[in-house]
Amino acid sequence: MANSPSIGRREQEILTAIVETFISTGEPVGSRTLARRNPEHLSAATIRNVMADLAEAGLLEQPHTSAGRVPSVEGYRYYVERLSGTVKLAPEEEKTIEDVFHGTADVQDFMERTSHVLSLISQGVGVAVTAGGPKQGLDHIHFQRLADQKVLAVVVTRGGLVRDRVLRMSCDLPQSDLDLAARYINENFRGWSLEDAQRELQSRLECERSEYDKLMRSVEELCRSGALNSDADSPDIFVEGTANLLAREEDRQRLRTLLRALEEKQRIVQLLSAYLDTRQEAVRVVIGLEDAMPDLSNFVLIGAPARSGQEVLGRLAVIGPTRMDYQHTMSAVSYITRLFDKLLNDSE
Amino acid sequence: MANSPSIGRREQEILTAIVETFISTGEPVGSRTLARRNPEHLSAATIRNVMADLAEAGLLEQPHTSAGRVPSVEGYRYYVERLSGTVKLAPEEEKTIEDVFHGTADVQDFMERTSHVLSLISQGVGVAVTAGGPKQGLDHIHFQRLADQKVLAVVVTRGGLVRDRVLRMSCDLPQSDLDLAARYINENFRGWSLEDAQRELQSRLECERSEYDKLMRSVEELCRSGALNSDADSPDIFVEGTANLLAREEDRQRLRTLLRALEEKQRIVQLLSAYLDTRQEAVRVVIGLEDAMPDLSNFVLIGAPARSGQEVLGRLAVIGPTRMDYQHTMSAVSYITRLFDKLLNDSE
DNA sequence: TTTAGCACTCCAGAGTCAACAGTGCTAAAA
DNA sequence: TTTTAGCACTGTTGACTCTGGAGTGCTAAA
Repeated sequence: MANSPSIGRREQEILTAIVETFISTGEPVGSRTLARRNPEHLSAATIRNVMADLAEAGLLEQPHTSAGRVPSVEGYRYYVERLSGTVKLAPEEEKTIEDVFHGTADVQDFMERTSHVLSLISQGVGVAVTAGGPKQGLDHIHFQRLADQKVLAVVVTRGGLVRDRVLRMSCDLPQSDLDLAARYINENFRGWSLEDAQRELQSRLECERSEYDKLMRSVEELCRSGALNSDADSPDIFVEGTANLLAREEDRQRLRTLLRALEEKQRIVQLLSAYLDTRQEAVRVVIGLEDAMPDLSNFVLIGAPARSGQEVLGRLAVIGPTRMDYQHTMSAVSYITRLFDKLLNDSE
Repeated sequence: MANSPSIGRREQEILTAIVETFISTGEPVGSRTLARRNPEHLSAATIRNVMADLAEAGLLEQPHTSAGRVPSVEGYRYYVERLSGTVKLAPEEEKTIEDVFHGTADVQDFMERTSHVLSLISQGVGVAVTAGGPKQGLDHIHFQRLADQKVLAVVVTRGGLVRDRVLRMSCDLPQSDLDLAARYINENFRGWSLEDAQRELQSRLECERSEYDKLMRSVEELCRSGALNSDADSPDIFVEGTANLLAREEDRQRLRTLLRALEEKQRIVQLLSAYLDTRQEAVRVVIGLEDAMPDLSNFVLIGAPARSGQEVLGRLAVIGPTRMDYQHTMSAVSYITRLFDKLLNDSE
């Protein structure tokens, strides 16, 4: 803020104290209350003066004249900024989390457990998505004939994501043709992104249209039925902990819009990719989601991308009310991302 | 109820009227209000008498002395029972539903859309699960080596359910061995239930322990890693429409327990299989879930199994407050089950 | 058997009031 | 110059009261 110069050490401490008491009690906090539980013994009057300054700087708000102060959105931001250095978790909690992830075999599984853990240890909703999307590198594909004109396509990406999809074909192909087609794709496009593979395949098919052989016809048919599609609906999305929202006293209407938003999987993906982009390393805290989603103002996102080496394989976050334990949630998110990296490097 | 003999035609009509006005208004309904909107012109006094009878029979309740009447759980049951004959849906609504299911390729997909549709057209939560479980008949299995000691197993059941799972092996097998193992299992156990297949395999392995060849060793290793396991966590579970719950005025605490229950996927499966058993044909309405889940008393389940021919491939239901549009929801559930049967028979 | 009338009950909302927590300001103390 | 004590002022909250209205149950008449 422009007024930040006026914020000295004492102001910071008082702001922190206010935010923390407000988070734990939920009531506007007054100078007297603060004076009582304050380490340095400042009188209520002094605190009042500081509070007036902070309010003027836009970091605090006052519900009405004779009430205590409540942190403003800016106030939360300032608080969190000052916090972000200190990140650690109680060892026994680290242990608990680690136990939950014991035996995790693949990314989907990991993400599912992530949303669960996050919902347990935070006051918000645990959200986790796999990266999905057309940018994924192809590891390998397999086709299996299920019934007349129905084929199961199983696509495995480099990152270890598995996606299966039942294709409805316009003609019936025997298993032997499917195997050949799969082999062709695997041999030629291993490591390509799904997007590129599909495009290249398309153009090859067009070029050589004259000299079609049976193999290429199968491949074309499979592509047309969407074997390589990995469009919008494809990422896996895990949401858990919606019940947490009802614990706190909150506006019903707002909770409802949040719940509704969480049910539109599209929007979750948007939200997470909007705020947790690829380059960013650490845990990110976004206070007030109104930029990306106007109806989710006054909610908070604490999240990070899950990467194995350089590649982003998913994103995880907690979405909750402004009144939540930032410190703790940030630590947990951070710890889980580290765990992710570790578990996935161990096993590949 | 024991008192049913005292319930004549007029009583029934008045009960129905009370239930319906209460569902739409949410307020206890009094004799005067009812008298005004009643087709046959009965006076408030007459209605009062009938209401007293119904209350005595346990079908109505009175929040307090000078308030109107509210249907009791028994009252709802009676109301629904009388209703169950008439089931039809507006043609344009049938159309809408059908559109949503357009292009559905597999059971999982169908169930996902089901939960979505149900959440849209009801005032409750749309829930759908695939049948899963160890009883499923095996159609075919495929193994794919992913990395050192990591194998992807894809299992397709008779009903068209696809389940993939990454196995962590204790030794590394080349793809060729995996293919042989898959072929062995497919040739020997096609049509068997997963449970039986696993058991039989187990015993064969034990018998012939002496004359182990490479093939059987692979098979054993795969089985041990859980290739055929299809235990508790395996069914797919789709829940949507939790936001609907917040629309109605309801006790926060109760909503919370419901939300929490819906997040424990175990319990959803239990709930649905408890009430929607295999033999039962039609839509089932359970008013008051307290038998199976004490904490979900006062909620209602309206659901049905989804079958293709004789086999049950999934279950679908709406879970919501007692105050909901029974008629409509029942029709929708019924329509979707018919659609399921149709779509899945078309395509196999 | 149905209806009109009446006394009675209880709730919901409006209004009043006092206690209370908190503020801002001023003047004194450090 | 900074901190603190004191004091007047303000808005909220909960308790209390009161009143109108909706609804009931009962009785007596149609």
